[in-house]
Amino acid sequence: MKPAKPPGKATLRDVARRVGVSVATVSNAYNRPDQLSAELRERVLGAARELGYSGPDPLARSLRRGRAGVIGVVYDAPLDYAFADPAAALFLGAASEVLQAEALNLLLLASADAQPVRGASADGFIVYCAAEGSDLLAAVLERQLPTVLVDQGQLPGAAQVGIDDAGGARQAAEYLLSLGHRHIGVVSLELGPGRRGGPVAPEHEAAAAYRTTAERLRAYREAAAGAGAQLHLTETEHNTPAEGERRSRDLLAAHPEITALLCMSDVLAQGALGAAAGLGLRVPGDLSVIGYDDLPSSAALQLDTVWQPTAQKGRAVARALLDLLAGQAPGPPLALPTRLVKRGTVGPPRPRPVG
Amino acid sequence: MKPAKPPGKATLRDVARRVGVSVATVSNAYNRPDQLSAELRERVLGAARELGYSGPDPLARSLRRGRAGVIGVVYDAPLDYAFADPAAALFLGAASEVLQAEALNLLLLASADAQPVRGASADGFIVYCAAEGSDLLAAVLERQLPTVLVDQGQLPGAAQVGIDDAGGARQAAEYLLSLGHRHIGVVSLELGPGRRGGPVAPEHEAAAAYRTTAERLRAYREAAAGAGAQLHLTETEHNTPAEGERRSRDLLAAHPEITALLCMSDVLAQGALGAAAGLGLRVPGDLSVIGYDDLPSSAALQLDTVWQPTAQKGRAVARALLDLLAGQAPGPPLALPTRLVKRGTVGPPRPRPVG
DNA sequence: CGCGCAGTCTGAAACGATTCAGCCCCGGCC
DNA sequence: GGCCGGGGCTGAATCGTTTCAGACTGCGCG
Repeated sequence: MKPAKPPGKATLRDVARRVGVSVATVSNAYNRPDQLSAELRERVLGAARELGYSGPDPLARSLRRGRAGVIGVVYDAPLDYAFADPAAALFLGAASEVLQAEALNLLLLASADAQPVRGASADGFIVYCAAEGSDLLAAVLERQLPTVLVDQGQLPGAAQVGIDDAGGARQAAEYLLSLGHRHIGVVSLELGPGRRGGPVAPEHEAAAAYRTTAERLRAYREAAAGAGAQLHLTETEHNTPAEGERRSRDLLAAHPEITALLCMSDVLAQGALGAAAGLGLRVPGDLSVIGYDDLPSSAALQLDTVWQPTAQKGRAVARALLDLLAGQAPGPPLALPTRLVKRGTVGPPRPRPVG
Repeated sequence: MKPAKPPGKATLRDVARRVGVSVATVSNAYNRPDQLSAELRERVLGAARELGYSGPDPLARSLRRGRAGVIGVVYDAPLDYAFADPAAALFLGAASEVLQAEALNLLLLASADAQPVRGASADGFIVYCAAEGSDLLAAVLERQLPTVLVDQGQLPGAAQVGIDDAGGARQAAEYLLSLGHRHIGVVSLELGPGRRGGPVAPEHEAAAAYRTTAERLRAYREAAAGAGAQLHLTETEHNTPAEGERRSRDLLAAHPEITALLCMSDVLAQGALGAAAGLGLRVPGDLSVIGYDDLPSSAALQLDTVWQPTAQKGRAVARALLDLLAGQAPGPPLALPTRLVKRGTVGPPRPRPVG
């Protein structure tokens, strides 16, 4: 007699033994009910219940089937920063919805460390945010799994989905310029993974490793140069209202001549609005503020901003990934359109003090 | 001669063959470098590189080791709602940080459907939000894996971490009552998984399946009853500022006698503030507003609220899970303290119109 | 009566790794 | 010289499934 029931979890084999059938049959009871008689199936399921067997082990199943049912979401920063941005939640929600329909779930790989990426049991990756040339990105590519890059530079072997970052940024800048603003503050997202914050040295600006930031900044610069306007740049350490407020305040203190703030996200713009209120500046009378993203909550704030199809982007990313998973070669990069949204936080510059 | 290299991914065995060593040695090259000579290890790694072998398959490794390196996060609703609440992001960020130190990553299981939970390769679960008695919860328990319930009723076999929901709610209500408010609007989180929104029938209120909502509501009721005040209840469909605004507006329209709004989250309170602004009501002159959670962004809004240790809760949950994983029995439920935070959105009720 | 087929069920080979118990060889020590 | 110990490597079992190729039974049909 075997040494009773070791409380180690029951397996397919235990159930098979108990019922007196082969493991194949038990497996079929779960996966292909039409392969055995209803009566036997009931007996199998009953025995499973008695043994406390809760169905085939997902890990073993995944190994055998060669499919983990998991998509890794790669993010450069800790989770709390990752989701401080409602746009990220919106994006992931949309992507996840499409993927769940194919029984794929999202595994959060939110860390600058590459190890989690190396060890993750995943069928593919969504790279939401990773600096160009980073270890993290390299680790993802090494895995040689279906990968889609979001708002990122193109890379061999991976699909790419993004928005017209530069176009949107240009529209925002040109809008301010067209109203006559010539001293414009730029509240920038992070330029690269090493956190700094505050004023930006030119060589640091040139080395911007986050593609979205770099693109938008470049477009701002080009537009400003075309109109002979001056840009005053500050970098935030993370994309939160508090950071936006703090950096805006500092920037306005350092450059009182600024009449408008060009913010790289609505979250930052929200902070800018807070800074304005704190300084007793009227918007848009004393200070114009424009954002980027067009979050759902921005409408209530009357925030002028650049709309981007966040949810659509999520779905597009998911579909691109499904295509890769189905064996298709990566399609051409997809760049979704952006659009300027005018509401109530942008106006002409305040008249210059007579001097 | 074997049929060349089939482009199917290389395995440990391929590398072993190539170098002319056993698979055990190749495995050791990756996992226990001290078990072989440095020279051989280099040869192995070199061969791996040539073959495009990117290290041991995580799935197979997990199966063999009996550890997936994954914690499932169970959430009742689609992802975008899940993260609309910054508190969720904060909580998950804190939990994840602790778990990542043990090489555990979070798998998002955000769906009312139980299937993803059944099929997830995970070492344990964090149940962030699931209605009492739901299929989802049952599916989690069936897996018989280490599980910690967050802000949820106690269940056999699972650890439990939460906050003093009722206590916080009582403090908030009593604060309003102490100032003399007698007609108070309650902007409630969802009562249960079936979305409704708007006014709440008593039997629906009694059947509230989300524990947090039920507890807070009960505490509000008790406090109000004690003071002879009247509560006007409205349910939101999800925890977003927009919903908070909409439901607040409706509630104020239906009950103009209301002088204060008791919101079950800061996110909803933010919407309430928006509604007040939209209706031209001064806060706290015409309307007092109090929230729950004390989000980082609430300080800037001067929002009175009930603070809860969100990050600490995340860490406590992670640690509880690690303890279970280490084989310990679930400890007693942990209830973290809450605290009333007074800022600037609560004041005495406006004088009643003479009449 | 014999053939073929549908319906059920089984055996055994994967899936891709980890790990334990040896085995071999060489050097040091008594 | 014999013995012991340890470094370096291998063989083979194992993790828990899925699935393919049968095998067996009984039945309808020609």
